[in-house]
Amino acid sequence: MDTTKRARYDSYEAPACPVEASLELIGGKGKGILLYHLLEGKLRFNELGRRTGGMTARMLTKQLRELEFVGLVRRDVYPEIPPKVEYSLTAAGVSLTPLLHLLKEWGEQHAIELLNNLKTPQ
Amino acid sequence: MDTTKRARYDSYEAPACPVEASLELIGGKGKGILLYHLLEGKLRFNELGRRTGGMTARMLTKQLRELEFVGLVRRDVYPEIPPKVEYSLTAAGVSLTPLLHLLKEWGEQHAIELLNNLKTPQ
DNA sequence: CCGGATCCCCGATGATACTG
DNA sequence: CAGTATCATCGGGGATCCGG
Repeated sequence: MDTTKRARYDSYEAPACPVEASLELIGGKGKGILLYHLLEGKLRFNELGRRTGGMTARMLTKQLRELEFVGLVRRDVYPEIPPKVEYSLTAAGVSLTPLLHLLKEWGEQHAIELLNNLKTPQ
Repeated sequence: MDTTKRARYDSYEAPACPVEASLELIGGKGKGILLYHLLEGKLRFNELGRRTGGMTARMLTKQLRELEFVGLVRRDVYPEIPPKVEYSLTAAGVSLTPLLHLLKEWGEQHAIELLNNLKTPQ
């Protein structure tokens, strides 16, 4: 069974608000970086791991499986020794391009600063 | 103390990736809808509650406090009987306008459909 | 009207070890 | 290389009741 993929979407009610629906799909932990790096093209599992720094293999697998399950990411397995698995964006995933760029831009211009100022409040 | 506001930001390490930083700020449960409705202008607590449907008062308070704490939302209290509290966007909050509209657009065009197709897979 | 305080459960996540 | 299995933890979030 593919309960691993479904996991967090079992007995799940889609939000009526489109803004929430979008955030539901791309807002998971680490999904932002993963999608952003996949804009470059196909990437292998460990390569994605390297680019996301502190993500454990377990989390990496989980987030990628969820992205695959909702239809934003494609997973291609090459039955070789050693194994080779490539991840890439589906058409729906590619349609995220402007959104991901805007998220990056706003992050650079506002988010990073807002988060850093939390340490020295008032 | 304002530990209530800080809560989820205590012992918190800001993400290096700007995309993740943005999602960290606006990706919380219900934050998307809240920010989106606040684009219209000042709104009172119960009015926000009505617009967000299934959100409990507790969650509403929590999310609004976090948005206030990071500097995206301003909270104005009018010491009256009965109490009156108005929420509005700060300058940083207003700077989210294009991002929120894009999130809504992508949600309408892709996210809603992707989420609905999860019920009838394969 | 706008919350605060408490109790409590369960899923999300980390650490670690193992495998085809 | 690309994961899986298992254990343990921890905090998010619902339910409920209380207060100015």
